[in-house]
Amino acid sequence: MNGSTKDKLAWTAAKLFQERGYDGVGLSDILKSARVPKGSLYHHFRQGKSDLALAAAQFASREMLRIIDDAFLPAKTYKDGMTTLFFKCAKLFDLMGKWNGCPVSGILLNGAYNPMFRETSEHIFDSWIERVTAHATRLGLSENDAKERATHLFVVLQGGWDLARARQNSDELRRLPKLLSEGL
Amino acid sequence: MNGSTKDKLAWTAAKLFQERGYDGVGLSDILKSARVPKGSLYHHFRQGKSDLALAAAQFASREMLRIIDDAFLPAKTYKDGMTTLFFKCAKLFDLMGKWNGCPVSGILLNGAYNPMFRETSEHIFDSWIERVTAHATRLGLSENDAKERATHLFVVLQGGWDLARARQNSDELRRLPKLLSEGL
Amino acid sequence: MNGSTKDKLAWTAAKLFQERGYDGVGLSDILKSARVPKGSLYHHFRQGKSDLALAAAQFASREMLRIIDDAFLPAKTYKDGMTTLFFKCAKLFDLMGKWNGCPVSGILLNGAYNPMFRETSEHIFDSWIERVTAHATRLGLSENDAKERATHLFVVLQGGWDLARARQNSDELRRLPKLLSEGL
Amino acid sequence: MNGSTKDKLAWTAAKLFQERGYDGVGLSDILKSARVPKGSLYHHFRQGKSDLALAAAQFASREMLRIIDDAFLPAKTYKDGMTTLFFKCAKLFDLMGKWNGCPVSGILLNGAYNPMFRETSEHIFDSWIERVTAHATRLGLSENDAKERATHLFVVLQGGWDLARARQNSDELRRLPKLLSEGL
DNA sequence: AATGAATGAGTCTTCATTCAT
DNA sequence: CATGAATGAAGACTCATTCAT
Repeated sequence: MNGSTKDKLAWTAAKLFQERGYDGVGLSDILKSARVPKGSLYHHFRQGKSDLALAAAQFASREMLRIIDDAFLPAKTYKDGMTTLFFKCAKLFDLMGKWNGCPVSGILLNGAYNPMFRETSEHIFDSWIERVTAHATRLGLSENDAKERATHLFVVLQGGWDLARARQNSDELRRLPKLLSEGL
Repeated sequence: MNGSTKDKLAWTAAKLFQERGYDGVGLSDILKSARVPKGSLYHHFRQGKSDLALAAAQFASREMLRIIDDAFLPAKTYKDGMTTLFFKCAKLFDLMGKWNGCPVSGILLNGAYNPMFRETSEHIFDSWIERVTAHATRLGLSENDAKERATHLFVVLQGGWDLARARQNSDELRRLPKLLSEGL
Repeated sequence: MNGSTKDKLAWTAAKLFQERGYDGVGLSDILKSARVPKGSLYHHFRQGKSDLALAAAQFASREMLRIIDDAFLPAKTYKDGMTTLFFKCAKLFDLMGKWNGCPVSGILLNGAYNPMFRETSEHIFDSWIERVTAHATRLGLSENDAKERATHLFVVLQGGWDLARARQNSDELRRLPKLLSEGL
Repeated sequence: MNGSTKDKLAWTAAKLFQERGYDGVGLSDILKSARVPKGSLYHHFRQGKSDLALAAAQFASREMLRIIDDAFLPAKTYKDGMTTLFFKCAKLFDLMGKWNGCPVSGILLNGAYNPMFRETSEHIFDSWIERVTAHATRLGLSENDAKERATHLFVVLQGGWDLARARQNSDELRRLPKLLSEGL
């Protein structure tokens, strides 16, 4: 089936790009890892590697949106949802191998001086912030407050992930909700 | 002069790695940009690209430590120093080209599954956090508080830089001190 | 056609390795001589030069087995076959250029501290000795005698070729059958 | 002392060339193994690698002549001397590492399409054969017989060494005297 | 006499992509 | 749709040699 092959490629690419970055992964690595023959790629992604990278980033983004929802939907307060999100990410960090960074950064920012990559990363990051904003509003925060907190959450999650990666220790991520909710 | 060639290579490499990541930059790019002939590199960096990357990261780290000092030394309070630091980074972001990310992440985390890279990035990040901690202590914070705030500063700066990069807008960085000092 | 390109590479490589040894021949020499573009090689020989060398050695070995058969099949006695073989080799030496050595030695023994190379050369040499042994048996020698003579033939041919190469004179090879059949 | 450094280089080069051939050994390998600084080489061997190779071959040749003398001087008959020589070579083979081939072939024949190399190898091989011839004459053989046997000895030793190398087993060398003295 | 920095052509290999089937 | 062969530019790295000190 077509969709299956295409999805498998995007999913595999996302996983590998996350570990080693856009330029650190060769098409042959992806093909081998996905067990897809060489010639197939260009049927599904006509522009080749860049198309695949965009698809992989969208794939990872959908995953992230799902995680955000899973964290916030059952939450009674913003603080609860936010905390759960960090713990979920920490768990993900441990499961996925401690070399992994933010998939979108790894795919779209690191690697390739490509305007479309940058724009897409901006849209994706905004969609994450908007999703958190929506949950925050739903949980009672004012629109301005919600947006500010969502942005901050994004920033801290992103930076915390880097530190966790450098230290190979997801505890960094688990410590951040406390700081976020109490301020400095 | 020897030091000159070696330093020029490290400096050039740092600049390019910051823009396009470790794997995104070829040795030939660095050599061309530094106007150094091909064979010279391996005199100064016997292990080649990886050695050069470590030197480049150390180079960038010293620069960062200098910026931290420049921000905190004249400051009367921790809040002042922290705010200045973010503004300095925002200015740097504008000057250096908006494609630039954290040099150490770009060099040592993105790119190459290399244990020594990871360890070095950890040490470098720790040295930044320690330097900020020292300034915070000097400015009157308790040791525990100082360390916590320094870590948070690092995390927010790192994440903020990513967002700024995605948005191609350094204002993100300038907005963060307010959030940091007031809490959420 | 696939087989054509692959065979052309193996054949060309065998020829060049024979003249200048494994390490003395660059891939670019082979590619240029075979008029095959650079990227093609790794389709046919995924491990690159070492794979190509193994294929070239096997190629040369098949050629040698054919020469052995050509010499012994029409022979009435072992001595006749052996003598014909040395004369055929002398002729080959003259035809192929007097710089040529034993292809298998030049490819697999000289060059590269590679266990698989050594093992392959052993198997190949054994296959030559076995083939001569079979002919000798067929021509009436006892099994033990046949094997001993075949080994000696191999040794003398190998050493004689070296001397011929040093002297640039195939007569050395033509003198050896007399010595071999009469003893010392 | 000058001679010491020069000899050390020649000796080290001979050892390495014997294992991996002229083209298989880099100048840096030799320099590192001999613990001689890079710039020194061209004082002692003005033409660089080729000069060094010639010196290394002469060095190895003198060693071989010494071994021939050691084998034949105490011998009562040609057969005794010849047998001792093969056993000495077998022992040498075991001591030096089973990857080693004939030093002169490895240096001067394999490697470099160089007329002077070829000529030198011819002279060296001739000098070995002449030395054996002299011993044979001294031990009572006629001049013609002596020369023929010496040549045959050379050929069988050379070929036997190759087989021993392929099989990683010096017994091949120890079996040859019997074949040589009894004929086939 | 001795040295280590400098050099650029050379090494083998992998890259992303196109093409004919 | 699917495929594996073909492609040559680019990848990192090593080479033997020269030169100023």
